[in-house]
Amino acid sequence: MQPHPLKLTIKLKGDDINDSDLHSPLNSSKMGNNALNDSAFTGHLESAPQEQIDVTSLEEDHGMEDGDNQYSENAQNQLVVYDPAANGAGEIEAAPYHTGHQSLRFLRYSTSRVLPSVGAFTVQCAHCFKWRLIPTKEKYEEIREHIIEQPFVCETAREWRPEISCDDPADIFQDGSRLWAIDKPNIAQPPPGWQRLLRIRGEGSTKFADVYYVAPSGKRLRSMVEIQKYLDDHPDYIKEGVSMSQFSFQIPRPLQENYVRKRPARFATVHDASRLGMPGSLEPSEVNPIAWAGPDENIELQLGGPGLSTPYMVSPDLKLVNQPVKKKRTRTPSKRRCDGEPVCHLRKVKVEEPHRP
DNA sequence: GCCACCGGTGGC
DNA sequence: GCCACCGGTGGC
Repeated sequence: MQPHPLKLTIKLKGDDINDSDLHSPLNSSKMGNNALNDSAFTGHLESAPQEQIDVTSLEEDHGMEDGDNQYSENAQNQLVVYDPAANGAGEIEAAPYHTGHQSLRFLRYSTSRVLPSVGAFTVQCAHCFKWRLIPTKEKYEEIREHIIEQPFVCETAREWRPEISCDDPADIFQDGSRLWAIDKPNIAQPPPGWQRLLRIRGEGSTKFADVYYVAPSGKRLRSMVEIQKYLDDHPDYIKEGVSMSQFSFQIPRPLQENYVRKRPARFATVHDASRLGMPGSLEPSEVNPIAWAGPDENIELQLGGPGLSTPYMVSPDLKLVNQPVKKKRTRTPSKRRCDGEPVCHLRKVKVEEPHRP
């Protein structure tokens, strides 16, 4: 039995995606790789007025049929992530996966680079395997928290769609116009007043996404270490019942394998092998210098092929999203951490969002 | 390969 | 000056 994957979908500039997208592995065998028998979900954003538009466009533009669900035979949770700059204003309005303040900033960020954002949350029915859009992030988190013990079924959606049943067509299909990512099941809902933020990184990054927690005070926390320290420093939260078990920094995994750049082999590994006299080990000088010196540029060349002929995995919109990101940073070597010394600090982040009772 | 963590820079 | 984002390390 595989671990319990949940899926996310990321739509990056769907209007630029060409017909080859329809041959994406997303449509075929990959869907069967996640062997689970519970339900899955998809999340939609906090406001979802464009839901019908999305679904319609998916069905009309790509001609997806219910038969595609056969590939999603296992219970999964999914989020759909959109490129906010590539979609209409309505979708941008609908895209505040984060707080309003943050999403606005997010959108403003887009002149030089546009990051994908979570466009929708979806969950798969454990009975009919159709994907159902979840109206809010909060509802999605609620379902995700107990997805293993309480599989999602279409009838669950009657809470917000009273007539829904397995007889209705799926809300969304896993086609090539979106990136889908596998979310993790049974992640606790954030404590009241806290926000769990998922930030999708640009394609070609070494990591797919980051999770942050925003405390009611507005402080943004990036790791369990920071959470622990914050709670230690603010014992009132503990008194209110906040505990470490309510936090998880697990991130979804992109279904598109090449979305995340592979990390080159580490020098220490080769070096150690060589030092230990292991047969077949390489001297550093024998290693492809591409892997050492400039992973960014060289891999970018491989990813950044010509636009329309580019296969789905490296569709032109992804290039658009990521090329600016690839800009080499000029760091002062002396300032870089290179001695392995442990480092730890908390950042102060101002968030203007008012508390939610 | 994946995960956890966090330093540091570019952009605001 | 701040901080969101990405890069990269170490551990497993």
